[in-house]
Amino acid sequence: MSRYSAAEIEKKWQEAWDKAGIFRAQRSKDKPKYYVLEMFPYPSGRIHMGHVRNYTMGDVIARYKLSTGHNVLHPMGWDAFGMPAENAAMASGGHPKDWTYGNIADMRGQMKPLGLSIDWSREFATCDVEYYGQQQALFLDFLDKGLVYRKNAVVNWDPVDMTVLANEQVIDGKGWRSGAEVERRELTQWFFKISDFSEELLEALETLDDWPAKVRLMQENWIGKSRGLQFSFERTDGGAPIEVYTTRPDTLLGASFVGISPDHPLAKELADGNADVAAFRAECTKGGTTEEALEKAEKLGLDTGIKVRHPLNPEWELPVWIANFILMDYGTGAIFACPAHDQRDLDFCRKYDLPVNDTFFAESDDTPVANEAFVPPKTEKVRWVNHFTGIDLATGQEAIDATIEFAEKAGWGQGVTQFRLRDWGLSRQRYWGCPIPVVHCDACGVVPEKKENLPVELPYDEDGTPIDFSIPGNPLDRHPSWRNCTCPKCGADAQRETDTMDTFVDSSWYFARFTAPRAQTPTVAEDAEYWMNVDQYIGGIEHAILHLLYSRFFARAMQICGHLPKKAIEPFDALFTQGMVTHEIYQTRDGKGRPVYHLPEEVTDGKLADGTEVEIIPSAKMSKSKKNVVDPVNIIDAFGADTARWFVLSDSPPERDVEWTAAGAEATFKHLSRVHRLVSEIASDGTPANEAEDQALLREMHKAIHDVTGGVESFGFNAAIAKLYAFTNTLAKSKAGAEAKREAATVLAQLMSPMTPHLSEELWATLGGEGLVAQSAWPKADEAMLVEDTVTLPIQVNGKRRAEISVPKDMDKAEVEKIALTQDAVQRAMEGATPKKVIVVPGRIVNVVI
RNA sequence: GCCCGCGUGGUGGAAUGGUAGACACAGGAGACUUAAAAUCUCCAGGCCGGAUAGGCCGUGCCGGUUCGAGUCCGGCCGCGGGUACCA
Repeated sequence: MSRYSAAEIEKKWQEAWDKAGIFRAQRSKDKPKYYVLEMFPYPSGRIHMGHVRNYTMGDVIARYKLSTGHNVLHPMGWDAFGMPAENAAMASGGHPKDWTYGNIADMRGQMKPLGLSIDWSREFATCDVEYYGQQQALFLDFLDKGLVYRKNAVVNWDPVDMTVLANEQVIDGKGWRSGAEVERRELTQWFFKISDFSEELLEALETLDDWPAKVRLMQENWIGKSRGLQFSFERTDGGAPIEVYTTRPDTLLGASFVGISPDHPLAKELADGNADVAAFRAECTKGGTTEEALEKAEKLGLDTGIKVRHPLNPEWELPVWIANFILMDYGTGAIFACPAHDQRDLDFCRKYDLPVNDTFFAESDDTPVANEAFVPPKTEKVRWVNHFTGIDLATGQEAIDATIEFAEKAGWGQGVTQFRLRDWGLSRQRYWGCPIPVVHCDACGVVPEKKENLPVELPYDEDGTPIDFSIPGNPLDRHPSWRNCTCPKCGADAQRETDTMDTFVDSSWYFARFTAPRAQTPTVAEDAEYWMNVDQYIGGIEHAILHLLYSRFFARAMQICGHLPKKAIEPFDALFTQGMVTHEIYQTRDGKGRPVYHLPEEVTDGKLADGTEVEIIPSAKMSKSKKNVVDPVNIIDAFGADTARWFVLSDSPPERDVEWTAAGAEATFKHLSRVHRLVSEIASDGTPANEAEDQALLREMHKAIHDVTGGVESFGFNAAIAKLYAFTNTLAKSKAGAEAKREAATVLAQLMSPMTPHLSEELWATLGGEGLVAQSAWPKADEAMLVEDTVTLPIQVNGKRRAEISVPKDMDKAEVEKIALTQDAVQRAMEGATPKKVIVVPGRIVNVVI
């Protein structure tokens, strides 16, 4: 056999798989089904190492399941709507559609050589009109069931470009293109009623046993269930009472002022006749809409002059302030502030010289709060100054419960459960997305498009002229021939909704669509029933909250509308979150001081080709916008797909981030070449059998089966590969007879096949295996071969290793102890002392305590 | 700011609470070769030591639980992800 030529081998076996059609998924009752799915890619134009890592992991699972007798569904598609396509059109002309489909073709071309076991017949892109038309049908069904509604919400507004900006387009509070200070502005937008499902989405987290605990915890915190007290402050001027919600009613006696959001109805009302309030509200609209920006912004307040009465003491009057850190979206948009026990309130009160009233003290310290708030712990007893008994020892939780109970009995407040989770705003003022299928009619108002008129297709050009993306704003707004339509209800002249859907909508049901990708309805009952749920979902940890939560909501909403079976209420049975591939970021500045990024391949020794020094920003998630991406195609071209696949799985544990460095791929190639050579030699070997050597090799073989199987099943791909290295070394050095070696080599080919499918086919064929290794049955470890007769036990003295002994596996404790104590090194370490205790953990360790 | 992770040799990393550093990369020494490449063999956490004798130190920092902690708990520091319009 000639030397290892990846290019030749890979082409040959990919053709063989294609011809045999072994990755085509079809419903069948003969085998258990297995649906493995990796989060589909955004078609940026080039695949990167993160993709290779993600899809190789999925492929290992898919191929493993295939060889354990499963009917596997392993599809691939494209998350194809989104901003980058419009940005590209803005930057260099062209059309988002052409750019996107061009990128899909390029990326498919880069992915195919990886030899993934994908059923490409099911491929689709979310920007295919066949897909988004079905999404519009879903939207109409949701609307019908009351799962979608309209309300006002704030967006980032660029006052120069007169356009809405995504959070990513707001840099240091300024518009990315205009450089203008961004403002917050209200628009009427469409929302999904995900908050109706808060409780259920929270409770069902407990059923997701095969999800990472950290993801469940993040979702739990995101949904943010809290129990608190809702009550009203009476105004001294007789105006409408101010309703507040607090999770710490126990600190009510520490109240210092009542705060309302700048967007609170009262603040709006006051602004009408008061220039100061109006100016303050305007000041509060500065900056972007992200929670991070709001939380980190300087805390600003304005005294309205209004006073309210404390509910526990009507004589006690508190001022009402407007404060920029109070969100209208959470609770009632109004709070009472307790500076002594909340750091943010304390900072605010110190700044504006408002009183600080202590109402909790640590048990052994009654110093009043100075510059650091004392947050009463919920589970530890502290001294509580309260309205009922004066001073009491109570935990924070007891104090909260007692106050709620008191307020309810007295009738001035009630316990209320609140969620942090907000409804999902899906409106985007952009072109490249799924049009929201509704029409605005002067007579009928907002009217859903009729299903028979779907799809509402995006216009490609404007009466023959390609759409111009160089002007800021949504091109659909200035496209009269698309926008003008007739009302589906009354037939009068009307206008289409020009907002498109958030791209998260597209990715919230694609997993269901894969079960019947060409259907004339969103899903087909038999296919969804057969293939759902996704047995193993794999993707980046960066999707821990939004995408996964939205998908969980969609599964419920689709079920309500009859598009998914009941069992699919949680669509992903098992989730694995892979770490990200990170890389340093190389940055320079343009004339206006704005950052300009450079690809790693453009940078040598910290300098660009023209000698300009670049600023090196520490490793972060590879992203196209930061240009810190490495192209895997180079590795595939140089060494082949199997090398890229093996390399990307070895070394790093899959859940951890890996920093990409170029070195190392060549070493992987050398190893695979070595396996290739070794197997060729074994295939033509004629060494006679040797009982002891054969047994030793086969014993190692069964250990390898055991360890590699365990590794593949538990996403320990790096550990599985380490074992394969070790087993290869054992096989190479073995003096066993040819027959045993061939058996071991055949198993090696099988164990490697999920990672290096092409090479494994070649080895399998060389060794005379029948059919394809991809279709061979996964080897089983013989338990009896895994047990060792003797074990090596380390002997510790006071926890320090001093000696080791080799003893029969099941020697009794007393005997082990006796042998351990007679060891020279142990005697020396004991320095003549008598052991107080000897701990013998059978098969593990001996610890002598003196 | 808040929520969630992560931190182990020169490097990637291994280690059900039980011998820290498996496996590999880079490195060093050697064999083969006219030579190189390729391949093969051996060495390798740090410090003391001639040592493959023995000893001390060592898993970001400080403390705790335990016979025993990289692993569990508390508090810090650093880095990363998310933060609702990047996908």
